[in-house]
Amino acid sequence: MDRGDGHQVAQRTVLPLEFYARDTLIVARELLGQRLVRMIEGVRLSGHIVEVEAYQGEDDLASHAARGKTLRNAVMFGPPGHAYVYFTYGMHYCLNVVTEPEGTPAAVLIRAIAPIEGLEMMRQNRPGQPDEELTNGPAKLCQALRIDRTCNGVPLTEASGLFIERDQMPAIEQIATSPRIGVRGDERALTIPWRFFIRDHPYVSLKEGRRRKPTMDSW
DNA sequence: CTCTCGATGCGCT
DNA sequence: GCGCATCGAGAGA
Repeated sequence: MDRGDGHQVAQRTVLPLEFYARDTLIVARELLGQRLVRMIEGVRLSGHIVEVEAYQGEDDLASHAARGKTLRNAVMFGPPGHAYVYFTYGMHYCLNVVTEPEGTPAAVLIRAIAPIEGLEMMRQNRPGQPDEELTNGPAKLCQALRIDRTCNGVPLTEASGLFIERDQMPAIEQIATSPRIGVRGDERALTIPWRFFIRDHPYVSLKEGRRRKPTMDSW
């Protein structure tokens, strides 16, 4: 078994749904280094999670749940450990994992992974892209792993073909934070450091030291 | 390398 | 209509 990284011998564990039923910021941090797995036609596509963002709370104006429950964001209000996949900009999908107890709308956006297994199929899913561009963004990784609207609402279990395995947690000093990318809202939404990523990792969506558009100084 | 801008579907005001 | 938790092509430096 495990022809992936070749190193791990011990059996891997799928994160149980209870893992997600906790404070969103804790879950977000602890997801770094874990292995996102997608089964396609019997093939394992996977990668280490290297960048996430937390969307939590009633007063988080950057959250899709900020203005109450709708058909689109209903999954965020549902049970933890399920996938919230939304469609945006007319062509892109993004993957979230729902956190907190049912009824509390919160989720963690998976923004980037570093490929481990299934590189060949990922390249087919994103033709013309160099390996470094396969999964270094929320919509890119969805394309590479063939995550679309059919995944919305599914539980993160082996049975669904979309789940997360316990893998390696990065050292604390390897974890960096910043404001979230591309969000709108009030001052708080724009500045609160709810983006977590692995420092200096080549698959993080924005290079460190580089700044974003008209945003403000923060990290 | 950096920045700007258009693509393109759909949920919401 | 408007605007979006984005991406990539193209232009310029």
